[in-house]
Amino acid sequence: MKKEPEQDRRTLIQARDDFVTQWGAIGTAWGINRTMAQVHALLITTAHLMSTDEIMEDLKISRGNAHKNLRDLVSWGLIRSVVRKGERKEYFEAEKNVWKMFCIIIRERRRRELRPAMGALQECAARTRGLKGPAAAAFNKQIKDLSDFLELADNVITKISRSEQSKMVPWALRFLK
Amino acid sequence: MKKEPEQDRRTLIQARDDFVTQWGAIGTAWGINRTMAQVHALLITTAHLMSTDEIMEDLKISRGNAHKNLRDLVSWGLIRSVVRKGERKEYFEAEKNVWKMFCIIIRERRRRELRPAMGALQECAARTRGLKGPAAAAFNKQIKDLSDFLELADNVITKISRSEQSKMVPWALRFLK
DNA sequence: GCGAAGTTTCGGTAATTCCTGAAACTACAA
DNA sequence: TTGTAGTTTCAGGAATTACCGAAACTTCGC
Repeated sequence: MKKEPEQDRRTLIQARDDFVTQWGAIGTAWGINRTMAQVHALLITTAHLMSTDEIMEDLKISRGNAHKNLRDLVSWGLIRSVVRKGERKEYFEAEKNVWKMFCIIIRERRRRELRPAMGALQECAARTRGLKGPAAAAFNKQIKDLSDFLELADNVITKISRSEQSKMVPWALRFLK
Repeated sequence: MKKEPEQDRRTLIQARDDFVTQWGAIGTAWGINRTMAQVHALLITTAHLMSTDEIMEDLKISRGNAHKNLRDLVSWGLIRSVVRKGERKEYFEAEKNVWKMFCIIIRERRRRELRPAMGALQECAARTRGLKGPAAAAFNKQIKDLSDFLELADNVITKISRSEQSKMVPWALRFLK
């Protein structure tokens, strides 16, 4: 196998490092823990499986921190843990397909953020249904509008997250025309 | 004007209070400052204009806090400040139409979160374009995939946020079938 | 059982974000 | 110009969230 030029190798390492940093910053802006985003960035740009120790080393973070964020990523379904035959060490690999990543993220956010909000709103709407007076009617309508909208959004997200990339992407392109 | 029964009035006040609290919690889950979400909740469920003092009073928060969050909401475009003729006090009112609220939010998040991310990714892709070796090629492709996807999402969001509710909602309903 | 390799938990601390209260500032009317 | 009603800024404290490091725990081979 031909060795790639030293110069390119260094540029690549540098670029990947920058990507990890950037993705961390982006995550922060999106309300995601910086370390979690960085671990994710690391894993989606690495061909080989990575162990906890390797990740700690690369990002210069503690074992506890690495552990927690790896668990969180697993619970989101964005990475998987793999055990190689005959080895006790745990390794990790990321889902790299961007469409799948997207589906996982919207599905999880729906479950964790949208559904609880819908529940709260519905309860609130129920409690004020049938109250007399214009103020009550206006309040109830506003809550119901919100609630209905979230329900519609919920259904759309569910449908999208179950669709195939091969259907949705061309479809989106058509939509844009 | 017929006075609504006392009982109903109390239920309404209670429900609105709960809604404000809930919306604050929901906001927190969505990475939004609790107070900001509460102020917003208050304003979308109030018929009349509200002054800073009234908001401070209702939410039991300091002037500085009320001020900052009102400014932030204005900068998002989710509320407007209104000055009544002949009065120096500033009043606030919220955009109450749910579809418009939604459009404002996605448009702003696009501007504040999506675009910077796209910029960072594009730069990263540009720096590794043309590097030799399989590792570099894989890295570049992964970044490009991400970047392309965000671009598509960006365009879709832009298009949606410019659409009329009367077109998009029926359209969404059809999509769900 | 014992030791080695690895994973998980957790108390304390650091960093960040949010909030208060008061002072500074602005605009206007008398 | 001075007083009044209102808005804005900001230093410091409170609350929350993230992180480290080490100890406790688990698993497995010998």
